[in-house]
Amino acid sequence: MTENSPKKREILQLERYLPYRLSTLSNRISGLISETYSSKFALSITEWRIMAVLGEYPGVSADEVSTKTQIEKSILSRAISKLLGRKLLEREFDAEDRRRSILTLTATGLSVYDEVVPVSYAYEDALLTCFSVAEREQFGELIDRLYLHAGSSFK
Amino acid sequence: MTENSPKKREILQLERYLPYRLSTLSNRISGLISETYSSKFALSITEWRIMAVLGEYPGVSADEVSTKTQIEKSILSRAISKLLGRKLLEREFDAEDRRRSILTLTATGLSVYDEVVPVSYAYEDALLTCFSVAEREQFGELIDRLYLHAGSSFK
DNA sequence: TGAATTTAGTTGGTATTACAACTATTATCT
DNA sequence: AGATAATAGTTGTAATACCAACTAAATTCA
Repeated sequence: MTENSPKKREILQLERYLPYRLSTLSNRISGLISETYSSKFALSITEWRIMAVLGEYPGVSADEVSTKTQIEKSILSRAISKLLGRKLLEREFDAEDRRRSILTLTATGLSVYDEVVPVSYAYEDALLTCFSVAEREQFGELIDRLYLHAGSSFK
Repeated sequence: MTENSPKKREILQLERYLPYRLSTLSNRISGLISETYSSKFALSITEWRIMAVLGEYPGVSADEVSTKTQIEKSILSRAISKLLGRKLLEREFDAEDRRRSILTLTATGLSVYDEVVPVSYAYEDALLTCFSVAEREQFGELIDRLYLHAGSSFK
């Protein structure tokens, strides 16, 4: 008697597949918070990330923002234009190296920043209530390790 | 003596912020594997996810694929058209309910599927080499819990 | 010095994505 | 049955993203 499908097919269980689960998790989390950024502050995630970097490191260049945030430079350029137009950011150019931009939050930008920061932290806290303190630490450690591992061994 | 900035500004450390870290981790991981899907099989992640669902659940409708994968229905519709055009998928419509599509992988689709599945698993394994067996399990558990928590409490 | 290379940032074209309006079919309600 | 609502899928459009080409400035090196 002849067997119809002699090779057993190997099945991929998408819902158990780690890259997929990470992606849907990240999308869900980003989607939730980006709704708040957008509706309350008229900021996209990208725009907020730029502002966050400038809040932490005033005076950095667009290029430094790009390396810190992984935002691609053309996206960054347009986002910065938009934020400049809204007067949330200010830009000078370095006198020593006139290619290099020097970005800072304006007073308005800072006041928006001061509003967004607590909202961001509150959201993070709310997320993490499903973990114990030890689990939070463990989770953070595992994420960081995986991030480094994915960056080093694969490219 | 008057203090210049009476309120201490609360700073957000982006690189320590969990939603951000998850997002960059997921982007890095997806980016790496999507390059392989694209270069070796001419598939986008979205297209591959659709095929993966059909490999696991032959005969489901587009709508079911959408709920399983979180792929938005218009994106799904166009991706399915493309896959139909490449004859990786076949589509019928349910005789009982003629709105409902019935999607299956063609023989060609299955042969592609059989090639991609081991590559996907190999990639996942390579990623997880930075974890012990116990850590893998723990990580998976934490991810799932966080996913459910983010879905239930926040929307 | 000055030609070639590198770096910072901008711009253009194209592909993806998200959202909303639309069509066709089925289910519900009176 | 007939009107109304719900569901499956498609299409239009606008926002966003990615990639590559480009400009301007600075650096390297011969």
